[in-house]
Amino acid sequence: MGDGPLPYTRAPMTHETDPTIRVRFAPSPTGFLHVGGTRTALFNWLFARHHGATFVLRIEDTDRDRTREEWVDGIQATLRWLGLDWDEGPYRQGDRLGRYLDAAEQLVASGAAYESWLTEAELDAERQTAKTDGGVPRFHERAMEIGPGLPSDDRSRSIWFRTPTSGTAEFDDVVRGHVAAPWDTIADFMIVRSSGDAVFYLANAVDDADMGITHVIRGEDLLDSTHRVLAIRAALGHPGAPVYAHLPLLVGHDRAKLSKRHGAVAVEDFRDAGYLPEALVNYLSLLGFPAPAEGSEVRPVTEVVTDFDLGRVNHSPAFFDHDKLDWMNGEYLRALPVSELVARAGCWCRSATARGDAAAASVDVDAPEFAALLGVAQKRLVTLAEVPGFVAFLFCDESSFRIADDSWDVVVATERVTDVIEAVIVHVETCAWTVEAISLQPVIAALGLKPRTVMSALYAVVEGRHSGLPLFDAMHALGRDRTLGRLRSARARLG
RNA sequence: GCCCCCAUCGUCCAGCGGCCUAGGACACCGCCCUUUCAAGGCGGCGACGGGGGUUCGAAUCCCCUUGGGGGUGCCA
Repeated sequence: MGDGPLPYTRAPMTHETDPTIRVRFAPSPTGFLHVGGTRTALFNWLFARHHGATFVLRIEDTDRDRTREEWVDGIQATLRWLGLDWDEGPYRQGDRLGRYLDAAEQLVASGAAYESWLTEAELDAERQTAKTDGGVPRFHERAMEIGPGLPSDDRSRSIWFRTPTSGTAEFDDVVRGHVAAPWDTIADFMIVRSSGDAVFYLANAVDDADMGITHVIRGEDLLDSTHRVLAIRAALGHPGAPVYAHLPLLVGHDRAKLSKRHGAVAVEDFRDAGYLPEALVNYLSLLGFPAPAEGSEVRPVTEVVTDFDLGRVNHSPAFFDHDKLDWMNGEYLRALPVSELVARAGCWCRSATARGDAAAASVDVDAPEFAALLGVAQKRLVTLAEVPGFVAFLFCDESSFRIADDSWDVVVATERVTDVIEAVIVHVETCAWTVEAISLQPVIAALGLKPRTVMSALYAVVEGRHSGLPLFDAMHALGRDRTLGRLRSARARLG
């Protein structure tokens, strides 16, 4: 294909509702769904919902060795947890091998592809030669020397697509604009493995055509592969092509493509760490897509759907910033009605218990005190995972209650601490048992002290750590007897 | 090596030739509020990688350069 009119150019896309639009998210089930893939899924979903289009889920499991059913299930569960519902699928490429093989044979018959019995060592040698010559590997000639026909030794057959040796590979990308590369820089590539399985390029081309995909929205790491997929599609005789939109990559601290080695990137890890799905979705929607000029970055996904426009997607890679995600999660936690927060936190604690989290296991999420404490814990939470730490002082029997060492140090270092504790004991013995009546400011003032100089010690004595939930709420939840017990035992420990 | 993509505060975005002495958010720092810690309020620090053009005028357009990333796999 030479110069001239762009073979894959499409009309500008519409932003009106169009039910004929079909997009797909096509993850490879070789691991947990991670945040990069999730951002791709999200943008496909946003685009689909914005246009009233169909969102297809397709599992690209052409690599049998690395595919595991638990990943296939896990990816779907994670998408559901995030609220990214799909309209069709999941289709499995593993179920469609026959289609790919038929297509491959068609390509061989037409001369667009060729069969090869070359060994990996021979392929490597060809690549080395090509590199030395400053060119790109073409295996056809060598392949013909060995084949066609079944050789006598233990060679096995693979099928290769023969790329053009001149002309320009090109297409128009909604976010990148016109993308072009000389064909003589693109090597022949395998479309059917010696195992008989289809390779990504082939399966991708066939499926997008068969499934009537109109818009392909995916990561920029797939940008170069587009030329190959489009070439297969053209050679197969499929008219037209989808509109392509390549999203900027998500990167880690080193600006390299986000991956496992950058730490927790699996969405399930974020769920287990106490992040809310709506916060994660909201945060991800900010990476590569602008927030409204006026108004908040924190907004319901329905608003993002209304706003969404592929043409406004950014071009440059985005750093996945855990700090900003933390802030976002806190925003969502604070915005929750307390009853909802109690439900979510309770749910999180129960699932944490199943994972063997002792701190979460000790929390009685049905206790009325739990709900009362969450009301004051709410604006202090960054994640649900911090809940057990805040309420642990309440859900332990007195014999196992412990004051953290560094917090006891604070107690010991506090000015006139025994006077303070004794005065507080006297007050607690007799005051009315309401949060307001427990208030200790008058007690401390009566000693001629400023609250801020002694409060930390009291937090430590009652809650086990010198910084925690508001003390009077904590004491109220604990009850008069347990509170007195802790105050007296601290007094005794001080000697 | 070759091909492709990208380039505004530390980070994520705004800016699409004059409204820019470059705006917002996160982070950071300070102050206020305050029973600790938070939350909240107020303020501060902080960027157009470099060089050429084009233009009356460039963060915005073009070229080069530098830097970063991606691809080049019997991974997708």
